[in-house]
Amino acid sequence: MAESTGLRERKKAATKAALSEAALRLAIAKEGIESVTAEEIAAEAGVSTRTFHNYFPSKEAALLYDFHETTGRLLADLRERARTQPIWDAFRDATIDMHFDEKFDIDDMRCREQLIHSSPSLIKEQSGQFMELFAEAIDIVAASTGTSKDDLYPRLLLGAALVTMKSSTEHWLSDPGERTLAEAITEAFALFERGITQPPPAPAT
Amino acid sequence: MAESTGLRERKKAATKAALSEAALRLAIAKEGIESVTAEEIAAEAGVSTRTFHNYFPSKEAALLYDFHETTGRLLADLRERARTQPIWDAFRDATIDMHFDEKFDIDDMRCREQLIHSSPSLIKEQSGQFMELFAEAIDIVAASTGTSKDDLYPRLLLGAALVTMKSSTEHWLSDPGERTLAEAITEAFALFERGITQPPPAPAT
DNA sequence: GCCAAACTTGCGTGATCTGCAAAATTTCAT
DNA sequence: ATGAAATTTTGCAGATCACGCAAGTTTGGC
Repeated sequence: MAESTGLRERKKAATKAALSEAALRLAIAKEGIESVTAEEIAAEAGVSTRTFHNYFPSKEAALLYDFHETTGRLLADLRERARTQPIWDAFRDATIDMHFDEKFDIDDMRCREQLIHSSPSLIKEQSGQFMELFAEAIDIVAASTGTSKDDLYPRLLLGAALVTMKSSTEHWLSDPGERTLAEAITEAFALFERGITQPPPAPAT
Repeated sequence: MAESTGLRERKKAATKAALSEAALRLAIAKEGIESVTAEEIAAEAGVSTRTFHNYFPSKEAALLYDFHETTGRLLADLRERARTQPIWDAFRDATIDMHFDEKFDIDDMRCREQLIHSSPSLIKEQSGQFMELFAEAIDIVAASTGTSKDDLYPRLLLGAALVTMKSSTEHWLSDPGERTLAEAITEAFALFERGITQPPPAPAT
């Protein structure tokens, strides 16, 4: 079983989560990841500085751990869905099925979002992770649309999908309003189906 | 005059360019920016290490100097065009008018492209610069479409435009084929006008 | 209980990036 | 041309980062 195979696995996972949480907690407390050191994060989680770097290459990566995990699962889900669905629908449904809103604490995510958007190093780390996702997903998209990964079309389609994923989630997070996250995602993906360039959006948002 | 106002200005610009070129040359020679140090770049350009860091915060930024300059000019151009054109057309035309193909050496750009795509730190730096561009352009897009910068629509539109800009240029660079860069850009922007999600591209690429 | 495998830790190293103040250079007014 | 003012270059020191290495510690299977 890949599940709780042993004490060892569980301990490692716990340490990794503890480090990530410690990073977030300290970054919030000090109002910015730049004023937090790897040493502090390690201390907060009760391990040595060296061990911190065994788990994460940087404090930025530690803070974005959940995000990275989630996109990893998204990718696996997408691979499955692409076998039976048009790729655009697969992307939309996979994005909805991540259930960001249920899986994570909304306030934590808001804090994280704010930290990211006010830190160049976190912006770089996050967009770097998106590019990684792009590189991993391009084969799926190319195969699904019957094109080559070197063609223009799959790149544009995938780029649009990733932008939609990121924007809709961020938008919903900044103002949940009346809608559920799933509705916001659905609306965002629909905007591309009607042609993003032509009409201004019907009412307002 | 902002033009050649004095010896001082020109010397600074020359130093900056020399540092950027030195970074590219060394990165090509050593097959990767990671095996080049800031110290080496400074030496190659004939200044001290400290001076290098007066001009660029990192070797990655030095290597991407041209790119950063170009997007800066694009932004100014876009601001102008948005006054008289629909934003999507403004983006397309501004992208074409950057004249990447005339302004820079094709082989240099290919090398740079390859260096970027095989270096995590360069990918992060570049995508970070794109996010910076996003932040600076979102107001223009929102104003131009009569929406708020917090709405979903301008973010998706801008994201699509940036993806198109990046993808079309990269795609043309990797295989100039029969087309000009302007034609490749035009084709890419047109794909969104027809609705990127629905039809596979007509023939192949 | 014991051993091999895996994990943690401390140490050392090379590199990054920044602040600060002294030295060198350029500009400008006279 | 000359000297004062402004600006740039430079060296140095310091904080941090990120990683290799080797010794110590813990875990899991038998």
